[in-house]
Amino acid sequence: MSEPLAPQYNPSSIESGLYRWWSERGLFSPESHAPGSGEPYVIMMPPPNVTAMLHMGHGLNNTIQDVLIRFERMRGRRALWLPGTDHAGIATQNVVERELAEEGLTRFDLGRDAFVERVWQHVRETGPVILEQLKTIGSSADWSRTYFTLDEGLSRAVREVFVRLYEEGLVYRGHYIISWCPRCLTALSNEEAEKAEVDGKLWHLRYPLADGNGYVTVATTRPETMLGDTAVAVHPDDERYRDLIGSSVRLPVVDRLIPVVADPAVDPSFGSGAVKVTPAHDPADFEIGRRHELPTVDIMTPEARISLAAPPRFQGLDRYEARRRVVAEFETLQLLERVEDHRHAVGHCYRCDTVVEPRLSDQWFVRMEPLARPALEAYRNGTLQFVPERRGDDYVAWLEGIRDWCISRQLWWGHRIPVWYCEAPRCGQTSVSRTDLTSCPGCGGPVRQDEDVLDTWFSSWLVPFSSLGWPDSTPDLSRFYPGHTLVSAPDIIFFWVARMIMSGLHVMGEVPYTRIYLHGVVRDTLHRKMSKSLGNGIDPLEVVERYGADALRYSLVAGMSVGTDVILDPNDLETSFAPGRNFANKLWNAGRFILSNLESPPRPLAGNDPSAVQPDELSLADRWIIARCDATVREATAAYQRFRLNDAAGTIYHFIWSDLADWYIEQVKPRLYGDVQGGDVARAVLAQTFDVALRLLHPIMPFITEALWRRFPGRPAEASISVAPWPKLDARAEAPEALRAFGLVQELVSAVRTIRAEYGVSPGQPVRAVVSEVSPETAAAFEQERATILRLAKLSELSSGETQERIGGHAVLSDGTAVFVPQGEAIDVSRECNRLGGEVDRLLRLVQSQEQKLGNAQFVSRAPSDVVERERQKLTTWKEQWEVLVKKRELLGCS
RNA sequence: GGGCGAAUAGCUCAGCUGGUUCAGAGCGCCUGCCUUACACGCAGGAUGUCGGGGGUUCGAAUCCCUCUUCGCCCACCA
Repeated sequence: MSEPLAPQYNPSSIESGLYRWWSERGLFSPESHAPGSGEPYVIMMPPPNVTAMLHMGHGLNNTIQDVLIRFERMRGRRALWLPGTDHAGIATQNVVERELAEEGLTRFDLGRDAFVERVWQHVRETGPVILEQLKTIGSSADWSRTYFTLDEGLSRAVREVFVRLYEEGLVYRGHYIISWCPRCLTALSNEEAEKAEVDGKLWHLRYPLADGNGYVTVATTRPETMLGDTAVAVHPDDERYRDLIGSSVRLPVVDRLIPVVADPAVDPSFGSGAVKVTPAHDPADFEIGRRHELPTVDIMTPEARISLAAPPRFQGLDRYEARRRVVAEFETLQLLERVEDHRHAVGHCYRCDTVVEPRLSDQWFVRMEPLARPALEAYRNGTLQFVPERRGDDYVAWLEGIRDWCISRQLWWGHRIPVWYCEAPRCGQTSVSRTDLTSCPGCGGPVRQDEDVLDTWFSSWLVPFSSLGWPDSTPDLSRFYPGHTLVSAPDIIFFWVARMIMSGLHVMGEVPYTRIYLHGVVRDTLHRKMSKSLGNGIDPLEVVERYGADALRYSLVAGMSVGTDVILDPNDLETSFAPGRNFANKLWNAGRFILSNLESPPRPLAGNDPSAVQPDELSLADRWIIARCDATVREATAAYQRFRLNDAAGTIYHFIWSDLADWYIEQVKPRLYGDVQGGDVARAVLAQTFDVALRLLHPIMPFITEALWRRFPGRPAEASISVAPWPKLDARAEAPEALRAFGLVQELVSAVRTIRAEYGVSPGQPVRAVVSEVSPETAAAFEQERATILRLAKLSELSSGETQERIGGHAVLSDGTAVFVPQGEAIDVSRECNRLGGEVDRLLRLVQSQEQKLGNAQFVSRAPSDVVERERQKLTTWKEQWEVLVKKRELLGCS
């Protein structure tokens, strides 16, 4: 710890070492510090996919969680941030299938067991990668509790919940139209079929009436489905078609007679008012088909090629090729009435973006309405709070319109559905079981397990309790359920967040968390979501390498306000991340300066210790920085609590850079160098305020704050800032006075500096300053900080009162104090007159508008009296300032 | 089609309960400085019809209406 600190902060030289030190000491475990004390505070990390590589979305999401968990940990809560990885059924299976494809193999070549083994092999390699990456950005999760959604324990939870829901009648097997991905060859839930607007066409097709008297026109966006049409439907009240109801039309191309049925689901105002009915390929048509007992003709294979149910010349064609051929035949038959452009929403597989195909099949579903009701109630009665609030609207809308959840997937990678079918011919019993079955519980005959696996989200929706040991009653479960805050990107509200609430309420009887913080999405400067396919991503690890993890975190946090997106420029890392790096460097150097002046522990700033600094030893500057520090504690703490992390970052940044570094450190230098008295007091104040600043900043920039904090003299070697107590408020009675008084000192110094710059006085050249119209309080402040003023404004002399000199720079401070910096004959008087003239005009305008306002009887009578009083004060101040400058102009002889 | 949000300096964004933060910050830009913590720095400076229009109010960047433009979510008008 005693080696000298380099003048330039080098994050890579300290970050990994500090992280290792934290982990070795187990600081991220809720058991690690102050055992038994503090209420628990629990965040469930959204488990990244096992195959994932860290991207900015992870970076943002995990930085926010880490800030919150570190904040609460320092505030004395028993903080548990529980990490895990998700087996990510479709995604992971796709990755391994792609690997196989490169070897010229498919999963079917390997067979189920060998394929699953192959996926495990892959997952064992890639699984730890993302977690290691999360560590490099400083994530203080409790890695000793890391779970995997396919772990034995979590699998048991999955099975228990499936069986329970089945027993409660909430899990059922059904024959319905579901969204099917023809590339992944599996069913998808409604949420997994993402609607995207596409420019399509609307084909108007003529179906000839069976009696030869004309035709009826139907419109479709998917003409190929006509191969499976089994009816034409019209609205029962539609006059145009009344006579056709009950008759038949001849389905062209297929040459089949199909009935015209009347169904209220048809909208008579759309298109021709007649609609083709394809029960096997459209959910609405399926319902119509049901009501009219229409046959279903499934014309598509799982790969979305035309099946044997269609005429031979179409069989085996891809759906889009079949579409072209069907349209061509209609054209040839002169039955294609017209084609129009039609923009509409089409479902796309959320994993591979393939257009999904509505498909009729047997799947397992969860009945959602009974689960949604309590979840809705928990929001309405205020138990759940969304940040930002408006996200609650989405939640409500989704729950209110909830549809049953298709949970079976035709995949091999995942939790096998715990259902066995008896193969005995006369039994055929379906058994749902917590334990694997080898024979039929009904007849003892042979059984066959359902081939399908469960939706990945069926395991992740249980994580808030399954990761804590449920269904066993473990100490962790009783201690850490329910949790507190859930931090998520908005895109998984329905996949994950809302479903966890439902499972938590249903299984545990309590919501898994009460605050849901939904942050924004990381986008590029064109506001496009960062993605691999667009190639507009920024690699967080590259940022860590070049700027440090703290700079990455700072930029993400500071660039984001509650619920808004984070815009980063992939082509210009400097603009986004240099501020964080610069700030880290500033902090590092302030730390270097302060620590180098603290060879031994400083005197305590307060308390009963006889060596403690007494109040009357504090200078105005000391009292000022202590007051500023206190305000910063107050503001930063409030900001963290309100999830306003950018405010917290900004407040602390300003305190460290503008107050502590720019003013206090500069003020304190002569005292430290022994030129004036009070060095030990300055050291005490520096140590105290810097320590507080480091602790306030630690949640956002954990590495550099730890590195500096550990180096304080007298700090025990094992102490870590990550479990240091959060700074307490320490309000001093004189705070407002100190803020005002030192503020005027700052104004005076700035005024002189401005005049110096205005007149090109070289930096080394001392000048004199004369102040007049000084109130006794201001004079006292200037007197107390005379040395500071002389030094920082580079004055050879500061006097007050009138002077014979007239030529020079003039200014007026906010309290009306006049400042004069004599410039001899060298300067251009007309220029100064001009400058002052501008100021005088500005003030005059202010005064006039203010007089008007106060002259307004309405204002005086209607505005609250304190506001009126404040406005009067303003007028007085501006008038004073104006008068001072007018007098100056007269003295200068301005025209 | 339904719902929600945003528009403030060249860029990215603060501005929370209408009035002492009221027009701000950072980056960028201009000027001068290698001042013994830091040039990833110091000091000083310029830049705005607060998207347009209307309204409420003593008072509007802030509340209401409307228009424009851009997002996001939801949706079985085939």
